[in-house]
Parts: sequence; C-alpha cells; structure tokens
Amino acid sequence: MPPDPTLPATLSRLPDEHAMRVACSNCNLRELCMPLGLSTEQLRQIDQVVTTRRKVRRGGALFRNGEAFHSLFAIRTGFFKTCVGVEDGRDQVTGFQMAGEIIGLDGIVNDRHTCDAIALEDAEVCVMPFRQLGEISRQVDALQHHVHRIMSREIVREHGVMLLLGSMRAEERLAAFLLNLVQRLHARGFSASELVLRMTREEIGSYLGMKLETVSRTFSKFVDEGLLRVRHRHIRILNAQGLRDIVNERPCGNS
Amino acid sequence: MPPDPTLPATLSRLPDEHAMRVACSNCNLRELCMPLGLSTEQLRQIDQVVTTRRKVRRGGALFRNGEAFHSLFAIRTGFFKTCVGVEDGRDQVTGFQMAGEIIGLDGIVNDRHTCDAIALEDAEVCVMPFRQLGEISRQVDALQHHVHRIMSREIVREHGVMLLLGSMRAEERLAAFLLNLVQRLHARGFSASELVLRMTREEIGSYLGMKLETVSRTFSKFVDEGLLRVRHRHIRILNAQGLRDIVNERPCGNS
DNA sequence: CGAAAAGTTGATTGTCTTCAAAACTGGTGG
DNA sequence: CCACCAGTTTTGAAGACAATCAACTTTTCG
Repeated sequence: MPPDPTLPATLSRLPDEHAMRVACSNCNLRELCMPLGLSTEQLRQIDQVVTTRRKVRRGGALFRNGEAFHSLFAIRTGFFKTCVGVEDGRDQVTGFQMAGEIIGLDGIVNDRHTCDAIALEDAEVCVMPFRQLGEISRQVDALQHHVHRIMSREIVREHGVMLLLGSMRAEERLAAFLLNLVQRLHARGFSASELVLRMTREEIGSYLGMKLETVSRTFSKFVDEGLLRVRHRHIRILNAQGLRDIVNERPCGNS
Repeated sequence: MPPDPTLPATLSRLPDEHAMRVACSNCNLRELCMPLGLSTEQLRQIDQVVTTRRKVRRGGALFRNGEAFHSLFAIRTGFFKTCVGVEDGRDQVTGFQMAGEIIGLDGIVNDRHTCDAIALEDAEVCVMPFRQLGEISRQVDALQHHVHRIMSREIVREHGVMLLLGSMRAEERLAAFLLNLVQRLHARGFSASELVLRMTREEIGSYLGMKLETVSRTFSKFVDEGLLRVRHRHIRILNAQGLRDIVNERPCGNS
C-alpha cells in the first residue's frame, strides 16, 4: 500500500537546504545515540548508518500509524510524542522523546508503523535506514548490541509505564512523570529543577491515564504543598525529595 | 558472572534427566519461535542457538529481578507471568506468556533482569544464550531480523497494554484481555471459545490495573449478560462479538 | 480432614471523571 | 497597538466507577 496521499507526512517536512552532510563521528549527541568506545575504523562504518537528516515542524508527523516502515530516527533537536490511535477516537500517548532518543522501533515487526510520531516543537532527526543498520551491525558487534540494548531499554521503560498506569494514583503518576522528565533533561545539560513542558495538559493526561482537569488540579495541589512553582508550562521543582516521597510512599501498604 | 548463590533460581529447577538433546530443526514449535523459510544449512546453524532446556515448577522463578542476564528463553510448555516489583511492595504483572513466546528481553539493556518470570504451571523452556544468539544472527540474516521483530512485537504489545490501562474501563479491559488470551490459545490449536485461566483473579487484576474484587464482579456481570460461562478458572465464551463490542464501543464518544 | 488460598458478593467510601464556566495565552489582523 | 479569537488552563460542583472493608463460600493441597 502506498502512503495515503490525503495525510502526507511530507507536508511537515521543511525544505532540505542541501543534502545535509551528516556524520555521527562528529556529532555531539553521539554518546546518546551510539555505542561508546569505538575504534576509528568502526566510527567510519557507523557514519554510514545515518544517511540524511529530516526536519519536522511543530505539529507535523515524522511518521503515522499505517505508513510503511523503512528507518529508525534519532532525534537531534526538538521534542516528540508517540501515540497509538484507535479508529473509534480513543488515543493514547505512549511516550515523549527528546534529543538523543530513538524513535520508530514499533515499525520493525510488521514493516509498518503502528503509532504516530508528532513533533511538539520544530525538530530535526537523523534518518537511519533499517536495512543499513542491520547490515552494519552485522559487521560491528558493538552496534548490534547497541541496537538490542535500545530496544530492550524501550521495553523496560514501558514496564515502568505499566507500573505507573496500573498501580499508581494521580499524584504519584504526575510526580513520577515530572521526576523522569527533569532527570532526562538534566542528563542533557539542562537544569535539574526547572523545565518547560513541551506538551499540553491533555497530552500529559493521555500519557498518564488521567483527564486534563485532573492533571491541572494535581499541579495546583503540588503548588499548594510547596513542591512546585507552576506558571503555564514553566515548572520549577522546589522540593524534589517531596516528589520522590509521593512516588514511593505507599499510602497504606496495599499493592 | 556466575549466578548469585543467594538467590538461586535453580531451586525451581527440576532434575534434568540427562543432558536433553535439543534441536530447533525438529521442534514442532519452531514456527512460533524461529524465522520461517530457512535453508537446511541455516537450520543447522539455528540449532546452535538453543543449547539446553530447563524445567521450572509451578510457582518457581525462571529468573528474578536483579539476576544477571545471560539468555533469552523460548517457552516450550507451560505458562508464565512476568512482573515488576517495587521494594515498597507494589507489584505489577507486565505480561502472561505461553508456548512459543520469548521471555527475558528486559535483561539485555543492563545485563541484568528487571522483572520476575514466574511459572504459573510446570513449564519447560529452551535456553538461548544471548551471546550465541548474537553471533549466529550475524551469520543468518533471517535470524537477526527475527530477533528485531520479536523485540519490536513486544514493544507494540506493550503499547496496547498502555492503551488498555490508560483509557479503558474495567469491563473493556477484561473483555480485551479475554479476547487476546483466547486468540493466542487458538493460534496454538486450542479452542476459540473455551479457555482455562492459569492465573488468579488477583494476577489478572494486577495486569489490568484493577482489584481482584472488580475482576470477579466483572466476570459475574459478563455471565449475567450471557457473554460468558464462568466456573472457577474455566471460561467459555458464549458471545465473542458481544465482548468485541464492549472493547470497541465508546460509551459516549470521549477520548 | 483441616488449614490456607482463592473467589464471590454486599455495603460504603474515595478518587477521578464529567459537565460547566471563567481566566488566561499567544498569534492575527484591523 | 489593541481587539479578538481559538486553544489552553484553572477551578467548581455533581456524579460515576472502582477501591476498600467485610463476610462468607468454595477450592486446593499437604
């Protein structure tokens, strides 16, 4: 099946100025996307994994449910959400992705994407054709293992989300969400206590399995308790330990 | 790393009568675990992926959170649950696995398992040392792709669970769960309308993010509505379309 | 058989959703 | 520059759904 022309993901592409010269070996995000401790020869091979880059405007789709799968994408800049939609209108955000993270793993199993990847701000990604990735990972052990680790990490992350959705209450969910977000941002050189949300309350709610009103109320509650300062999408964490306590303290020892 | 003797998963091992002769090439489950359409030469190589088998008694652990990761496991017989536990006692079942399914993918990322795999009935698994799997998949393209597909399938499955946990109500969750279970059993030659649950109401509840009482009540409701016949763990589906309608019908068109 | 585990059912409570209204934000164009 | 509008966010009140607490039954297994 050719991609549906009524929903051209290409609309969201910015004009590629020129064929952009890309090389992982020079990339400052390499330590996030690629295995460490490679020889110069291996680095040279790795450079062949990424052929091109692609820009996606805010609101645009990197790929959509149903589209043919060809490549994984490494996020260079910007912020994405992935969501699975159901024909009946139900919609679930399955994750938020930022620089250095890999997106598109869902498409491998059936050569077809099974979720939408939407840019929450103007973004640029490295395109990694999956065929080439497989070929080169057959030559570079470290790359093969790296691909396995990335997929395993995603599985483990989703276990965490299942724990969150299956057994936490609204406050615990939001606290865990904020701590996770700020920790990932911190690992990328941003503040450990301040963050700007790239997503709406509704998107947060969809991810956390709660309604946008509940998200908003819970933010307000945290503010009242002196845990956060919230101004629109700008969040400052005033008491990180307090948030951690909310996540970990079982209110009454139940499962 | 040798297995930690303080947490001997080996306790649950049944005595291996002899070194069991194992060969995927003769296995009747091969089509579930392994790629299709292999040459005889490739089949010969694949036979080296599985070195041994291992038995696990009902209630025993195939592996536990924190144990060193060495191998993936293909289930030959029996039924498992995987669950992530938190020190504070919270516990979430992340999946139920049956014959032909692969278990242990969570351990790849940090060379350490991050969940428990517990046998819900006496079981036997094929041990696939991950190192060998990587080596052989470098030689057999189809195997490499197969491993990628297995991991991707798990990611997609978990997306489905997130959708379930994040946006469905109790009845929808249980209906979806039963349909999924019976569909997988049917694919293995069992009835399309009858099944025996291997897990308790509490385990179902943990997986579906609801309490055991709610699981029980929802079963009763389905019985009242003529959708099921339930006797203990023996379930007969009387109206599969009715269950599908419950999953798909949005009660009032919301998200 | 007897004890422990698993399952059912009822009554009550609590959390989150729903519905509703108002305030705020940011971008557009007069 | 300001008014305006759509989208987003906050907050309140009422209601729904599932959790909790509790009692009892049934099943399983040593």
